Amino acid sequence: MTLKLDEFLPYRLSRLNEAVSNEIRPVYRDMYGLNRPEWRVLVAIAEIGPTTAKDIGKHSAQHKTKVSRAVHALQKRRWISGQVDPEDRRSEILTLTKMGEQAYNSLIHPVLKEEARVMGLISSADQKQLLRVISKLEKAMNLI
Amino acid sequence: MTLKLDEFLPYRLSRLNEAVSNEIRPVYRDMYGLNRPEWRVLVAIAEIGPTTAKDIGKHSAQHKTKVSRAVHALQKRRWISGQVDPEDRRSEILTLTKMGEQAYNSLIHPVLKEEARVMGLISSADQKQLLRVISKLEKAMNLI
DNA sequence: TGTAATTAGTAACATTCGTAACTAAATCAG
DNA sequence: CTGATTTAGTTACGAATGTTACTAATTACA
Repeated sequence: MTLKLDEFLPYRLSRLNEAVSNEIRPVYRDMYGLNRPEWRVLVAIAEIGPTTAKDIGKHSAQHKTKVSRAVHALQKRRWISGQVDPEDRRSEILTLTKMGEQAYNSLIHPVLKEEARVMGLISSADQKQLLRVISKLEKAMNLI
Repeated sequence: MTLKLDEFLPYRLSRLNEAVSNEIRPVYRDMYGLNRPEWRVLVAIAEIGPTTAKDIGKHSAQHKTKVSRAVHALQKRRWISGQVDPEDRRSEILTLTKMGEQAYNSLIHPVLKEEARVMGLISSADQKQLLRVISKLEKAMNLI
């Protein structure tokens, strides 16, 4: 009796994630020395706009201490700036600075190119299906 | 200009993986105090049969140092045993012991139950599509 | 109200991790 | 063959991580 591994989603997901992530990481690491949490926080802010550490953590499914450290690292680079949230003075609303935007803009093209190369390994219909089903599962799990 | 995050696979994959893995982890952690690499090495051996650290690493997309440590931890528990590979004396062929099999068998039912609960959040057709497309991408990336 | 419980974020600590360097065995090139 | 290169696996070490405990602010509720 086994798990029937090829039908066992968690293992498959973990493996694919690791492999895909390994293709993308060199881009932001070699260009700016960013690590994965920093890159993901940068993406989250750029994507969802000014927001708090809490929401970044929820959006990117990263532990709050990971987010906290990544936010500090990005603030030290002056890529993001924070202003106390008047609605909840424990939080800061985090925003990309001009520098942060520039860095982000310089990153997305090579990153998207790498992603296109990987995704290009399967058909366009398969790509769409993959994203569609992931969306469904994420919605069902309250991630989005 | 942004990545159009909902179409950016690496981010989506990472998020979903983290979330799914968080649902499964309590099972093997609470039952036996296993960590993720140990659990994944155990699964890999149970699934593909007696094999070497190298192949476990390839199969589970885990770094060789991670595999090395997980293998040693499982050997210390006497869940796996190793015998020098006569074809390549740098490697050991790793096998589940009786104890390892028993532990594995006691784990798969609750693990599969958890997985079924998560996967049950989407339709059966969607589940199949998800696994099918992941397989395609993994094949194209030479993971399997 | 005011007190208790919860929540956002930080910090300290021990654990885990990946990089780089290493050993020993296998393979390659001439 | 034999020296050079590659490969499987381990180890040492610095960096990254999660757990736990903490502070300060917010919310729940009696």
